[in-house]
Amino acid sequence: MAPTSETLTAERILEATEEVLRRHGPAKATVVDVARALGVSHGSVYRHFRTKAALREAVTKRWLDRTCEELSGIVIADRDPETRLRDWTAALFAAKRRKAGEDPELFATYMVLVGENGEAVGEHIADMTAQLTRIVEAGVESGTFAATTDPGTTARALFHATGRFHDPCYAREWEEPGVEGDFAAVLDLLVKGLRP
Amino acid sequence: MAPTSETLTAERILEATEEVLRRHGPAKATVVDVARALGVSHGSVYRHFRTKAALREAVTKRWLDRTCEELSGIVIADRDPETRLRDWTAALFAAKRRKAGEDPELFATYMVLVGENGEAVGEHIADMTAQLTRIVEAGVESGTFAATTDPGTTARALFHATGRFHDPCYAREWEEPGVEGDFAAVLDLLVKGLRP
DNA sequence: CATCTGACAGATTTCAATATCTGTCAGCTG
DNA sequence: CAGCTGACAGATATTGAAATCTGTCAGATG
Repeated sequence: MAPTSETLTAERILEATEEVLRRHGPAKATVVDVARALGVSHGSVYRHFRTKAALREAVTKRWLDRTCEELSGIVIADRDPETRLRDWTAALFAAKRRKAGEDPELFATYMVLVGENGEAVGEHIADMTAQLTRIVEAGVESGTFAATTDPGTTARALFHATGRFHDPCYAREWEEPGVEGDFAAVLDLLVKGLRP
Repeated sequence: MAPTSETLTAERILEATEEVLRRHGPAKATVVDVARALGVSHGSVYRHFRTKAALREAVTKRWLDRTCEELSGIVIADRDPETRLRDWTAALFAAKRRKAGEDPELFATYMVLVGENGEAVGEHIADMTAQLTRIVEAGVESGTFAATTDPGTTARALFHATGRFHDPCYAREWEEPGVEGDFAAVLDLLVKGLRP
């Protein structure tokens, strides 16, 4: 908002864009708005991001990466793989549910952005399953999990099977009574399926 | 289309409505169109369905029920429960994928209808999990499946965990390469989790 | 000379006037 | 008299003209 005299950086533009998206929503947030918020002309924004779509994609990636980093600690935690798997999955569910519940409008905004860039989402899913793969590998090495298929395939299966508890398209069902139980039932079934 | 002289029945109205939806899509299908297709005034349609929403809900239920009936044969098939579970899940996936692939526009139309009536969807999911519950019960009785939780809970868990392969919101990913493998991986994991 | 500005063309969105639709009901028809 | 019609009021959708936005670029600025 305040026309700061600092140099215009991609980082500052991204922050301003997030703010504009928060204020105006995904449909009405324009790059002219972003420029106005920064006190520059919109031409300057186009110096850092070739198109409006590229700007929105960058914002989306940042948001997705933040979620990813929140979970990375669990992957390398000093606990047995089964616990890490349970913790990671529960943390993913909890994080998504918190974000959707705390500020539904902002969450809806990011759901629109996510829908716009399938590519960024694909990368994010790859990052997430990579984290899961490391946990599965640890489990296979320690003998906690059976080694029937390769860890990457198993990780993808785990991610898909728990989709109902982290995929934004189910967000409206996360506050219904009984979700906790549904989540526990799915996770128990999967964990049992992993054991040798 | 042809103004038949047969008596106007709810059934005939539903058929005409499906046809109008197929032709015009969910956004532009009006009850005036339906009446025109039947060669009657729109007032007559309102004699059988109180509102446009009620008419659309009835069409939605009919469509959902047809899917349900397609699968009911597998539930009572003369095979071991594990095979029935695999067949049922695979048949559900195949049916959904075929419908989405054969006529994407019509499928999109029904996705809109389904989004309009959460209630009808809830009933449909209850019907589907009831079918799964019967398979799980058979498995528990014959000792093929462990009896760690009640069959209803397990059935819900199975339905949720396979959502990626029957929930319409994933329809666009059903034609990507590797889905077959993803499906097999999830199903294998779940089946292993069910065994005693 | 690197960065920024502002005017511009074409694309997209907004807005208000206009047309169509929904749902009702008094009366027509067979 | 049971079922249907068509006119009607209010709600919703369509349309086209005006406003705004996107993306570019020649020239200003420091």
